Amino acid sequence: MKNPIEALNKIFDSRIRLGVMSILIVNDSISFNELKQLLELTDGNLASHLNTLEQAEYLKVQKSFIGKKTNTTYIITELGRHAFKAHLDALEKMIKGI
Amino acid sequence: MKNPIEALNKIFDSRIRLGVMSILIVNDSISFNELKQLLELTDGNLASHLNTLEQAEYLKVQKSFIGKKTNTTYIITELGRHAFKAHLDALEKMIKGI
DNA sequence: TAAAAGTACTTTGTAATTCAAAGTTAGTTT
DNA sequence: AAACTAACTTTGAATTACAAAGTACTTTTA
Repeated sequence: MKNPIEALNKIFDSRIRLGVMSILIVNDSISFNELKQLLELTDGNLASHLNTLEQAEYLKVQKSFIGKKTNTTYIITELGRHAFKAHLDALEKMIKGI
Repeated sequence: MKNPIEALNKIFDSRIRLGVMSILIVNDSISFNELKQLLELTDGNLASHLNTLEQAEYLKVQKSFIGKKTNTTYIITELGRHAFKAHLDALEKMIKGI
C-alpha cells in the first residue's frame, strides 16, 4: 500500500477553502458578500482565504457594478476545477482504500 | 441555502488525522509502525495526531507483545466511526450542494 | 557484555496557519 | 457633512503542526 494522504491537496485542508470551492464549482460566479453570509465569516478571514485561492490560480476575481454599487465576484478557473476534482478523487480513493 | 461548512468536523481538517481514520475504518487494528511507514511521518508528529484522536475518543490504544517486542495498535471506536461517517456525509452534501 | 538498534513515546522550540478586530480606500446614500 | 456599504489590508494573538532531540525500556548484534 502507498501513502494515502500524499495525493491530497494542502490548499484544501482548510474547511473554508473547501467550502468556497464547492460553492464555486456549481455556481458560475458568486459575490464576496454572498460568500461572507453563506460561510458566516468576517471580511478579513474570507478575503485572506480567497487570496490564497487566487494565488494558487484556482479562482479569478471579476469586478463589476450592480447599478452604482461595486460588486466583486469570484469564478473558478480550469486549474481550480481540476485541482478540486483531483483532491476529491484522492479523498475517495483514500476512504475506499483503493 | 445554509452554511455548508458548519457540519464538517474540525478534527478532520487535518489530512493526517483523516488518513489515520480512513485506514482504521477498514482495518481492525493497525500498529504505530505501520502507520508511521504508511503515512511517512516522524514519531512525534504521528504520536501527537494519534493523541488528538484518542482524546476525542475516536480511537483506542491496545498494547501487546509480538514475541518479545512491544506492539502498540490502534482501534477505531464506535464514536470515531460515527464521527468519521458524519464528516464524510457532510462533505458529500457540501460538494453536491444538497 | 558492551554497543547498537528498535518501539513508542515526550519534550522543546520554531514555523506556519488561522482568525478577529481594527484600519483603509473609495464610492453612495441621507 | 455624516453615515453607510463593499472590499479589502494590516496587525496581533492564539492555535496548530512539525522536526529534532531526548527518554525508557527491551532486544539483538559484535
